[in-house]
Amino acid sequence: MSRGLRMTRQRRTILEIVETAKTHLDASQLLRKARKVDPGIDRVTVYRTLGLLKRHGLVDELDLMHLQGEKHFYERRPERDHLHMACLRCGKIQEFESNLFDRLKGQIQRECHFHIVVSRFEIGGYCSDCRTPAKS
Amino acid sequence: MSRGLRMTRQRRTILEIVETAKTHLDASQLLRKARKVDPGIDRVTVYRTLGLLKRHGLVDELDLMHLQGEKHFYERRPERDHLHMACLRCGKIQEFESNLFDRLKGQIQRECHFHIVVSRFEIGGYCSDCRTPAKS
DNA sequence: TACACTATTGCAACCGAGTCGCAACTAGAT
DNA sequence: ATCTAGTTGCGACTCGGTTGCAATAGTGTA
Repeated sequence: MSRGLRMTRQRRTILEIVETAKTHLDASQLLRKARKVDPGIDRVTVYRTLGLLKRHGLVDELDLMHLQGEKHFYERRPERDHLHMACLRCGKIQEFESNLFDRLKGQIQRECHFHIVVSRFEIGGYCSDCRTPAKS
Repeated sequence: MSRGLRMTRQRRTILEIVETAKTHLDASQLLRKARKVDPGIDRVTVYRTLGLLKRHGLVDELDLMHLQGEKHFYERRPERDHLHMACLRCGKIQEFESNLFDRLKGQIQRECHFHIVVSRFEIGGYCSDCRTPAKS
């Protein structure tokens, strides 16, 4: 982070929290955690910093199938891309890496001449524990 | 649509619009089109009907990488699933079907014992016309 | 180490998508 | 023709996120 960008106390705090988070955090969870370290920090700073980190490819934004309202979740961008499965019954989130996934993205770049910057593959359904087609 | 559900004038209008739409519509575009046919129709009816159609698997909800705010877009659920590519420069949306995509979903169902109900694969990047990595 | 310049912050007001409670209306079965 | 539960429209509301702006604070320079 250079070139006119400043590493402020607030940014350090937010980045640290996202990098070390064990689950997918939304903006308000992130704000709460950040305030434990730096009580004066404001919502807008969290949103602005997340925007910055997104634009620079350091974190990815997830919807997780909007299981819990319209909030967004964040995770540090992983070395190898993965997809997310969200259980519609218990809400559990699983991640999955796959060669087919990597190959599919390769196919898109080649056949569609599309330069992929960010991708999001999210699946809603029933996990192995909750599996039962179930009515709506 | 039976089992306690009623086919009302409003629902017929909304369904008709989604089914015949040539592009991905968001809720307010849909409302505007619906009002040309049935001027008294209300926003909430559109939202409630979209929720119904989603729950019954007749339409799919898309985010299209939140290129244009936080709105959602809708399309009738296709016979064969496809993914969406959104150009970060010109905003064009392309769709793509692929065996690898189908196989990937098959792999997930088998290996993760996850029953897929709905899936969304969206990609942001630069289309063949706009291709140039470009700065943020 | 002090200075200056400008990026960044915090506040408050705002925005837009979507939801809720409720009385009035109506599709569809009897 | 009647009944009634599903549905609509209205208004108020929620909530995630953004904007304008004055005050604050990193960081390069001397």
